[in-house]
Amino acid sequence: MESTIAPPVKGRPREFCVDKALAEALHVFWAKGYDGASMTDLTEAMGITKPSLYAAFGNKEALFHKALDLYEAEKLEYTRAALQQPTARKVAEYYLRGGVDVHAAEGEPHGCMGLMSSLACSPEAESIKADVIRRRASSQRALVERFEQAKREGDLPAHIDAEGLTSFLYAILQGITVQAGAGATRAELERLVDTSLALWPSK
Amino acid sequence: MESTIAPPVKGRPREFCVDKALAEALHVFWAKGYDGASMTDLTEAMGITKPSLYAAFGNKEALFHKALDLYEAEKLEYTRAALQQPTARKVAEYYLRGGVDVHAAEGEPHGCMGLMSSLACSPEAESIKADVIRRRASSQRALVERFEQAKREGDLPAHIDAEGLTSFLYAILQGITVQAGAGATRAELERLVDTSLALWPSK
DNA sequence: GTCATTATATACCGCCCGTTATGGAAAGCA
DNA sequence: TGCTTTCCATAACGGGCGGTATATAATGAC
Repeated sequence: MESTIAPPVKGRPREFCVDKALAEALHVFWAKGYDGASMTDLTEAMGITKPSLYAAFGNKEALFHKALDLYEAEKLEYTRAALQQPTARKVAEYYLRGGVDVHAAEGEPHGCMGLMSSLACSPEAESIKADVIRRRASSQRALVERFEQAKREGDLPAHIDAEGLTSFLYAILQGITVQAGAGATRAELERLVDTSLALWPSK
Repeated sequence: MESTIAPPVKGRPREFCVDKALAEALHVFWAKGYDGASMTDLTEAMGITKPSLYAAFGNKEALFHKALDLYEAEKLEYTRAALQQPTARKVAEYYLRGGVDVHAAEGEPHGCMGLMSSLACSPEAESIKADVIRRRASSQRALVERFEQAKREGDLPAHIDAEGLTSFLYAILQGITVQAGAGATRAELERLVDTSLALWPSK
């Protein structure tokens, strides 16, 4: 999964690895949010200077979008795996337990990078918020379709509102990331997940 | 409910109403979050100058704490009324419908002021985050006790985990405020509430 | 009228923000 | 050896931040 296609042969070679620098930037954005992450925070974590950052990534906003791509590809991969679970209940369980694993992991920032960066953002970060909302809507659409399929396949009662159930599942996931960011322990989050699954509709 | 006890008789009289200015500050903090609200935003909305603000409220942080007091007293009053509902289900319904009413009201900022100000905050705003978390924990404790009471009174099954159920209810409420802030319509939020209540445990 | 006290208005402080201009260093090519 | 190209390092830019010093205006007390 190399992002560089053809290495430029002319000129002074780059002295840092773009992918590693982006991974460091991801951690900073994840821990502090878009507005909270300063260029100094980013360059220090990435181990490069500001002109190098601008030459390699464009600007702070472009860097964030690339970091968000990486976040979705690496950290939110479980949301795609969840959709392939055999029943709606298992989809939900995969979603919630995956959410706890990722957003309350030891050695990583607690909370959701997208939510942190989009909930309260400065006027110049409106495009960040719009990007996060667009990606979230896309993910929710896939979940609605998965629950419609579950209704056709009979593992979800026919009277269930697939969109309402998707909003519901997403709300719990958002609550998990909020409470994780506020310092909730893993055990507390697992009790929340267990309670949620105990209430999940069954045929 | 006058906050001024004894009006100072000496010196030049104040030319603005402290309570009205605080209400305006509340709206700014609510719409933009603590970090996102600049002193210029605040003074312009309050109709006063910076020295007047500092003389009357101390500094930005003290102003926020007072605005949060007002927010809890006026906007979150429904959470106290909810605890007095006769059954656990009605407590939950009051909580969720009240949350939609307050956090997706027309003419007011959408989303939760506390959550916006505490989820992603700068290092100097850590005390803000700690205050919000402390208040939230206090509110959750009351909810746990209310659900324990419901178990004793028999309108909640005995096997229910009151703390898990409280985290669960709070997660949905947090999801409501997040989705309201992201632009969800009132109808969408009401479907989320209806779905949540349909799954609520019954005796 | 004079004084002490409090509020207002203007201008300013040092600091950090995201971004960029400038000059030199390291590579391939001729 | 130039020449071009690309990258690195330093330092600076204009602007906004939270907070404040200074001077003036408006009141009650005497």
